[in-house]
Amino acid sequence: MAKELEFLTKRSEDYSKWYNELVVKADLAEQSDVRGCMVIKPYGYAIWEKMQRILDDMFKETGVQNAYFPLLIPKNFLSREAEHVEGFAKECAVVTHYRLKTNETHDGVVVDPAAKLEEELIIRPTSETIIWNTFKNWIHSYRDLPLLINQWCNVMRWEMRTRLFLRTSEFLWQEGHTAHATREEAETRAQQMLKVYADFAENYMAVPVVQGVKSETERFAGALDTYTIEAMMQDGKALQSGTSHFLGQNFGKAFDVQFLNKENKPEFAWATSWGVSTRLMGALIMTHSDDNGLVLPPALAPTQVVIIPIGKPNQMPELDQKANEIVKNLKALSVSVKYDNSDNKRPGFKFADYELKGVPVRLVLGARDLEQGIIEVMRRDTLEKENVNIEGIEQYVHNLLDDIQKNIFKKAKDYRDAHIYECENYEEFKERIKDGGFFLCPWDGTSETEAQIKEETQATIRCVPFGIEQKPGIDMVSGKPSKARVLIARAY
RNA sequence: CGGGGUGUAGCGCAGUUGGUAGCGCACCUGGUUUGGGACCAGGUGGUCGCCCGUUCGAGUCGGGUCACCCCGACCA
Repeated sequence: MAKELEFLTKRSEDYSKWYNELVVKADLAEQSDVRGCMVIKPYGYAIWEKMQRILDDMFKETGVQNAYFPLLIPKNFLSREAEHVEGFAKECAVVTHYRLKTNETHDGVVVDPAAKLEEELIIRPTSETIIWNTFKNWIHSYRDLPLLINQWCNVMRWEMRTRLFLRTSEFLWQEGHTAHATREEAETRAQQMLKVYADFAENYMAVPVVQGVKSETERFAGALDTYTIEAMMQDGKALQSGTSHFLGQNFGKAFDVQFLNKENKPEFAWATSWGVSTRLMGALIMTHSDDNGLVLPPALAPTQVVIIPIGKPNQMPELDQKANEIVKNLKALSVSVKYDNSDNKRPGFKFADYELKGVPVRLVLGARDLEQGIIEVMRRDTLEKENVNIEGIEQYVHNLLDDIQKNIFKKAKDYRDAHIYECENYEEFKERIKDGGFFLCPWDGTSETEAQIKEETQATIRCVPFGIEQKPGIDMVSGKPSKARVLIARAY
């Protein structure tokens, strides 16, 4: 094995180092020279674009429209909602000047002190405030509601420690913001969008998720309820992969967004917001990858099939012709396929490289095989190879892609389910949490026990999960009665 | 902001008691190769993070400074 790729067998020793190197080696992204920021490379961006397109269609099916709001937020907007400002103040980048000038020695620039802004502008950490300030002008009557808006954009949060895709100072995301006439409608919408995220995660990313609601301390700043999808990475840690918030009338009141209802009485609008980010890329990588590199679900792979010819130069024209035929037929079945007949890389290099990049299916067309009418098919998820008749290979591959999509989801789900434990004894919990995994434990509902667990084990309450049997019990920390069991894990 | 560590070629690193900078990968040229990360030959590329000091002489010693990384606190 080539020296520079030895790291790929070291996953268990240092998962986070392995993750970082994989992201770079697979050509997804790299650290920027700018502090805490990330350069998303073409291959990584192609995957993100595919995610965007699918999510965007899913949003639109629920009536959501896209729009765009400014990057810069006047400082006073952020201070209108007390909890919101409390939550974000610590990590905001601030624009204080609007001009530079050349320095005295004329070999550089300095900030022009004369160009100080009267009111500083904040680079958006999230857009609730500027959007609700705009909604004030858009909403006058119950007939204007519901207002369902989404924007694809970047946001900036000045994080202390960053990690490619999982936490960067600037990240790309989508943030949906909706306004409703009633509490019920807003709550329903918040839950509806969580379902959309869960659907996307499981059916496209092949990442199984636990849906649930956050505890009070883990709630989004300014929300009454925060819903979440939690995925389990291969090291047993949790990754919050999407959130949807029911914001009550907090922003309606803070930005004075009132409408006249059917009885001609003024009411404050009810709000939701919901978002997923490039962090999903991290979830994708850490859920499926193996020691050979990335494993991509066919639904999101920019290239689903790669065809590699093997033959002497004089055999290439014949191989090219056959391969191009297969390419054409696969494209007719809406399969994205790449024929790599470049002669500056040897086949072995190509095999390893496309495996590293997670291409779901590899076809090897050899001169020897062509004579016998067969072709080698390798599936990335299991690395199994088999020889298949060239006749009808297109349909075979098409079916195989479906099979891979289902298989990697099942594999991830089996892994996760095997690492969800029920636990009612705190001493046992403290011991077992060290090895990762999700723990279902009774909780008395107080933030005191929550804080104690975090302090003593670095694990947090990820959510009160939906769809599990809830029964009364005894809190494992405090010994007080518990009404519901919660999901506890260490998290990214 | 605490506790560690690192700055030498695009990347990863070596550099002895101070003597004028090297290795692997990558890259370029030519040739031979091509069924699991090819080989041979030749070649390009560095004000050793920055500043000051000691010295005939500093990558190496001393002082300062900056940047980055890892472990915590904060977080999608």
